[in-house]
Amino acid sequence: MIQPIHKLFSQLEPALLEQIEKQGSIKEIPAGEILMRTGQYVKSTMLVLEGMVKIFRENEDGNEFLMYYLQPGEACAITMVCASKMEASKVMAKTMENTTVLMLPIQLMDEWMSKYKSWYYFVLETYRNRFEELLVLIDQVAFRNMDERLLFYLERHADINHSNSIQLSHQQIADELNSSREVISRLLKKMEQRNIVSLHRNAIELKQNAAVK
Amino acid sequence: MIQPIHKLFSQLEPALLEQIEKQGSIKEIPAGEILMRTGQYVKSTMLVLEGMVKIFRENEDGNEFLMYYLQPGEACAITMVCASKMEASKVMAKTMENTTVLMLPIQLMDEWMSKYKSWYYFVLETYRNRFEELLVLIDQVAFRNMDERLLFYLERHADINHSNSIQLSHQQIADELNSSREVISRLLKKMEQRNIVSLHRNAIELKQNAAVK
DNA sequence: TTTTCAGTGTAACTTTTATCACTGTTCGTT
DNA sequence: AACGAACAGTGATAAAAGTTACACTGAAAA
Repeated sequence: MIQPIHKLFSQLEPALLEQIEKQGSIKEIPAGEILMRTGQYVKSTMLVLEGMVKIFRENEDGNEFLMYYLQPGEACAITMVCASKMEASKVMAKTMENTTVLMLPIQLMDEWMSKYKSWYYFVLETYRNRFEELLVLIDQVAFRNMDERLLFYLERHADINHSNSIQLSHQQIADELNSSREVISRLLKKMEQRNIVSLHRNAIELKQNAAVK
Repeated sequence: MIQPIHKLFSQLEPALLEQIEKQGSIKEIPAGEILMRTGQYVKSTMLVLEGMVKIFRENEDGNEFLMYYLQPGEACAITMVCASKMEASKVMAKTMENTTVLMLPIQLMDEWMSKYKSWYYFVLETYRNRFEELLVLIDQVAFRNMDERLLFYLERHADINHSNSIQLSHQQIADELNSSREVISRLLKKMEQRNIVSLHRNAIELKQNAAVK
């Protein structure tokens, strides 16, 4: 069940939480839907209340590249950046499960920055945390081969979902790593031979190695 | 000659500029020196007054990967993130030319956030601008082959230095793109044949195509 | 039950990138 | 002038990744 806002965002001061409850609009999005497109004009930022959101970078050919996950209690730094600059969204956001988000109009965001200290701390923390995630992502694509990137992807997925069973098709994984299905299938087979995973239809079991930190 | 601080950072309010002049310490670093190492404890942030700084991400094998440039009037978002979290630096910074920076202790940074509105706007803008640069960088490594990445690298270098003449060895370019000298040499030869560049010892001339926006 | 189809396995081949080896050139120093 | 060091060019080969093609399987739909 959905957690109350003051539990999810306990770092925010009561007066602000009250404002959020009053001014924010709740939106429920079914699993697998796009809730923000690249190029779409960003009029509001969102706080995730329940479910899970994936943030992607897209190229002109429609390929998508997974950047990071948004969990309950988190906000998306990149859409905040876009919103504050009154720009079109530079990323695409898709729900993984049925998801509830709270939408906040940008003018409120700005107003609250000076009004509520806990809000500006929250925004700064959001920026900082996403920065660190992007650094790790850049390491992956700059320094790692696909086999290592695949393992990183699987471990992150398992970590986020608190489960060593990864319910994704090889095609989905290939898309999010910007690779191809055959490559992922082959690498997974090798990982199975090395006893890192076991493979099933629509599911990959990550065996207890370095998984789920 | 070095520009006065109030010219370089004209968006900052006079009272803050006064504080910066009083509390900041000027540091001059010769060309080609490392002014911040990965893992080094970050006790201060820096504003670039003169010269040029490159920010790199490093891996455990000592390979370096160019993230972005810092020009006069700019600050490094990532060292700000590290500093504010009291963490070791996650990046390495190297001067390209003789460079003058102004060092500001972290406690001042924090204090000024609430005291000077123009400071917090500056910090937020710094975060936002670097975010956008990282997105472009991720596009490059996620979606592009080395030939396109090389052209992007050369154009960015030309742009930053306001010159179509790029004074770098193939080895240096290879290092910063995390590739190898032979690959870069071959790709450059192809680009020369396609009349995109002309090659000289220690210099690459970018011909007038899409270069220097 | 049969059909259909998404998901998977895998061989063959190509392209891209990396590595190794060697050559030649330029430039500064002795 | 001779030497050495850094820089550049290039062929051969290998490794990594992408592409094409096709076969098989299991689960759901008809």
